[in-house]
Amino acid sequence: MKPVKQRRAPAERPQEILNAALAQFVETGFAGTRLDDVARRAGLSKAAIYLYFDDKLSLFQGVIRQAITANLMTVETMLAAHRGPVAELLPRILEFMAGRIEDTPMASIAKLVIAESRAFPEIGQFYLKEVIGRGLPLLEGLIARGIKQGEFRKVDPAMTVRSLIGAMLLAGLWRTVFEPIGAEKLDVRAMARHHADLMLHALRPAPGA
Amino acid sequence: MKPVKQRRAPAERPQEILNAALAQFVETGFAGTRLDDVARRAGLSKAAIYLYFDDKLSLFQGVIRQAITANLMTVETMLAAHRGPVAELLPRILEFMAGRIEDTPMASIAKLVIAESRAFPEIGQFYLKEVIGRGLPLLEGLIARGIKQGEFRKVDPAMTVRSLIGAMLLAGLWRTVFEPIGAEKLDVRAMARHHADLMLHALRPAPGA
DNA sequence: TATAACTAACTTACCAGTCAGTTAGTTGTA
DNA sequence: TACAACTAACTGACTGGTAAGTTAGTTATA
Repeated sequence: MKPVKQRRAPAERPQEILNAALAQFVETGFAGTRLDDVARRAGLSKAAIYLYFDDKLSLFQGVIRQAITANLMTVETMLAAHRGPVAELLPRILEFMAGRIEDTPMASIAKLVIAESRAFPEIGQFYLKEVIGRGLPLLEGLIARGIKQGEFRKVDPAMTVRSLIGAMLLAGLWRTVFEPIGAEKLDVRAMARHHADLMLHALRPAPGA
Repeated sequence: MKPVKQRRAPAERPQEILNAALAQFVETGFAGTRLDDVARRAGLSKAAIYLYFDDKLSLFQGVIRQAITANLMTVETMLAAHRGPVAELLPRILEFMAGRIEDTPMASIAKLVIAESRAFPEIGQFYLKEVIGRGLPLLEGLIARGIKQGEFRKVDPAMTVRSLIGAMLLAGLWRTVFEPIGAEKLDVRAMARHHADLMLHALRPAPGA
């Protein structure tokens, strides 16, 4: 007697496959991921994947695309909403990022992009355009505003943003690259707070100004 | 009439293979690298590689091992030698790193490690132990010294070092990941200088202290 | 000529992508 | 309501290409 196979809603199939693929790509990278594994994770056969995606690369692009766009709008609205002093917003942004790093696969996605963008430039270009190209100007504007409002001393906003982001990049890579292979745990939120403190001190106008 | 093949000194063969492999791994990653390509680059047949290395992974490890150890002792002696104020040394260290990022494959190696350490934990662990495990304490000691000498305010040295390094990590990844796919050039040395300026301001003792 | 250095050609394993066939469920008709 | 005709969703088994690793034999030099 065969078990009755309950057919699931096919509308959810692409999403189920994307979820399974995200998990697998994060674990084993692009080349190391077998579509059979993705299929097993999603509770399907490999052939079924090809009903929803053209090929392995399309699936990969779908995974990246979705993971990126999911994380994006939140920051933008967050910044747009705030009107008070920039010095208050900066720590909040860093803490927000820390939360994303600790609680979502954002950092794993970034790692994946870093790892595979040489082989698949479209992936890297997409990330460059959609994440970096949108995020950096936003933060640069924020720094510039702080300078104009007299909260910060005169610094190069573009460079400053990179100093701001660098620490969080390091935190994200620490979590996804080194912790899984035995490195001691890094408290990302604590680091975000500490980094915010450093940055605010770094940007304080000169005492004699 | 065949051209006379002048046989080269076999003692140099492992190094030649390592060089060829480094170039190839940097270009195409671990999985994407064919030993036939490495062989052609080194002016040999694939089979000859197996006379000097056990397998592809050993070769990869050899490449990483060599590239890492080459870059390490310099920093250590540099720090050990210096006895003056830490505030002078900090910018020099960042500039040194910037030089390495711009002029050596160090950043590409780091990228490779990031990309492949999930699949080959030994690689990541080696890097963790030999580079991070030696570099971080060195820098932490430096910050701690600056605090003790009254040059810096009281901050957590471990966290501070991560803020210090983060920006250079970002710079290195920018160069190796995003510039090759069309991102605008980043002046790593200028960024090192700017970051040093920020960090020194961030560490300045409170005005009323 | 002995042997170290080397190679061409091969074997093996793997996996993306395909396809003929199956099963679960729906629709049309009486 | 019954059941035949149909379709969407899916699968197992296969193919073709690729590349790691091996081996039997060749070439250069002491």
